[in-house]
Amino acid sequence: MPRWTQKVQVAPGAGVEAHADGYSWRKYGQKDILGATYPRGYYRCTHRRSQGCLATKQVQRSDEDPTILEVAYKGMHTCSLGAKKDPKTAMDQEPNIAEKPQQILPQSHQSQPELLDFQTTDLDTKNETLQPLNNNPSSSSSRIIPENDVFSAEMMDTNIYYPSFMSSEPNYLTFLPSFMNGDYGSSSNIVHTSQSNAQTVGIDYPFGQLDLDSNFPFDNPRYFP
DNA sequence: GAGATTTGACCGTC
DNA sequence: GACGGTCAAATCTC
Repeated sequence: MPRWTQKVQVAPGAGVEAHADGYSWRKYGQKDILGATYPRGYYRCTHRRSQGCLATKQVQRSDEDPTILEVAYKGMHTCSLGAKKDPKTAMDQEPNIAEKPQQILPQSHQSQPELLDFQTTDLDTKNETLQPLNNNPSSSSSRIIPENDVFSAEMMDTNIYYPSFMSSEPNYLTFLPSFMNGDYGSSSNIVHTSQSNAQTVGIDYPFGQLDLDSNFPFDNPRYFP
């Protein structure tokens, strides 16, 4: 099943639960994965029973860097939390897309365009690793929103939003749940987000923000050639 | 007592 | 048969 993955940096020693992304998750399993040092945790939306929300995620600590959590989202939120249309309340959620991310960027970040410089080092993998081009310590915490890249003008025009990685280019998205929540001091920081299967984008869009029934451009050849 | 977590068992796929 | 994903009973926490 195609899915979306994120790499989230947490404080050393913090548990995988440190990856609080704004949704309520219930752990339903844990497995030791072959070749992996750390077990993989399986989570589903708390509202699965009450609202039939089918969103799930898998959280696994990186072998290379235990402070990195690799979070794979599967399915999308159909619960009231994930499907909220109110942009004001939606901003309190994560990883839902902010409507106008540049408006929530603190001045300190808007004035640091250099932090938006990323390069993809392994585009051939489904979970490519991104490296900041600079060694600015502040960039390691990835409090970055590439405002010119996260949303396209096309989506803005239609009042629906998609990150640039939904385009045909193997781009990348960096956004922060805690950042969007205004919690700039959170220990949980997304350092990378990638998409494992561009062909099925939308079906497994994890953020629960798009109204697939009425707004998502299924007939747009850009996404479904 | 309700809801969340743990963990062994079960199932599907390769 | 190995492995990954899910189930469900037992246990824990508030």
